[in-house]
Amino acid sequence: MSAPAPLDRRQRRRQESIEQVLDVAVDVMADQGVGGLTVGEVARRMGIRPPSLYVYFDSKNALYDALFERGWRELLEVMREARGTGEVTTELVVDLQSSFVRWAVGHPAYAPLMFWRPVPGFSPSQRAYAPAVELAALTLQFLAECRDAGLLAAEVDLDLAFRTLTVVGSGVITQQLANAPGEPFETGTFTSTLPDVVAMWLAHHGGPRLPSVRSRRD
Amino acid sequence: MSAPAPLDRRQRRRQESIEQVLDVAVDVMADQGVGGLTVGEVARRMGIRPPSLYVYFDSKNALYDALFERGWRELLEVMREARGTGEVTTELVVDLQSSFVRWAVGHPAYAPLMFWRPVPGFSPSQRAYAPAVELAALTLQFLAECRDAGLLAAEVDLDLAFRTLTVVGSGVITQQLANAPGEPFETGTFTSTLPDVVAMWLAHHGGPRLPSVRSRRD
DNA sequence: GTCTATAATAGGATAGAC
DNA sequence: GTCTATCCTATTATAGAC
Repeated sequence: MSAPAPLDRRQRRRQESIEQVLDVAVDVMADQGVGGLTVGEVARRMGIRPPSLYVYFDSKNALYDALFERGWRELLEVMREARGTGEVTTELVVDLQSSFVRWAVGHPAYAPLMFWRPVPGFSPSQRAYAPAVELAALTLQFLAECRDAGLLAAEVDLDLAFRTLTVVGSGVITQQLANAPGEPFETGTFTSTLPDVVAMWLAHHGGPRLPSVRSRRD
Repeated sequence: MSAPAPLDRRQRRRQESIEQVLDVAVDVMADQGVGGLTVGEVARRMGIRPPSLYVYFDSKNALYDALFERGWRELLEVMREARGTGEVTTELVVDLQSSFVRWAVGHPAYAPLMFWRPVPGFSPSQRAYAPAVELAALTLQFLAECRDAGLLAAEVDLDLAFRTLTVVGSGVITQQLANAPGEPFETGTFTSTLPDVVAMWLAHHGGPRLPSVRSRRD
């Protein structure tokens, strides 16, 4: 529409401002809970007036939407790195699920917004959902690789395996955040069950005679 | 202190009024979400003014507290009935976990308050927690019976088994309520994985050579 | 882009009459 | 126990000056 160079600079500055707002909003959620986020508090911490925030976000729910998207995008990136490019192994499955849960319990400001539905009027837009959908697709693809590598049974129901995997993951996250929120990942009352729940998942969907974690007894 | 008879009647009437308020509050939460509960809306639906509610509840959080306690008390009762007095069997384990999850997804107004932490300033009182603690004790006792009956391994870590059981239960509930809230229990995307997750739990904590659900293959 | 000012509303909670 | 009246605070959001 007009000269591109200055527009780009403006847009970059604008994007930086938006990121600043999101940073502060995360701080507020960490202190007051996801439902305790208010435009006024964000503005107060930034040293500006509430109306100024409406330059960047049309509404409070648009702010939640951006936070939802940002959280999933960060988690997606973490999971990409954790996946790496190596061969699939049992240890990698445990590592990936651990990375997932570790990020979630380590980000109690994001996690409730991403995994629960704590905000009455808010539901994420398709755009905000995109990284979550992408992570789901990556995970499903990973599960297929697990099957091809013999880690999962040849006749495994990949969709079912995916759902049960998300069930145990969100179960650990939910129990830890709801019942023992202060505890670190390494020593959490519920995060410490991760080796067991992943082992039981692997044993259930795995090949018929693969040795399970507790198969060697007395 | 004074004449017992009229006081009892007054207290009974008061208790009835309190239950009425709770009924309406549950309706509001069902419509607006747990975080969408407001004193004004409850009063409006009851045809009274907000100040009148403060006769029964000192604060909004006291209302949440009563709702939290009521939810766990109802669930505790459901679980008692589901347990019955019969012998422990694999089928009973599945039935009990199904009852638990069925109640939760069937009461989306209560469940987020009970299993998540959606309300910023609120944390349940010891009194409100009591039925949840009692259900936990009952469950732990049930798991011991399962061990004694040979359903679980003799050397099973009961506390670990309890935590993994709650993990898979809250996982199913959370995934179902957060991602597919409208679906009924019987055909839910995530509730339908219950037979699998209970089977994997049983296989993991069960005796070494007990036949698992999918051990008979081709 | 940020401000002042203000709307318009709603929130929880209390005092005191009836 | 319920009401009216009110408080105080906070909310999201908009209009218009700078």
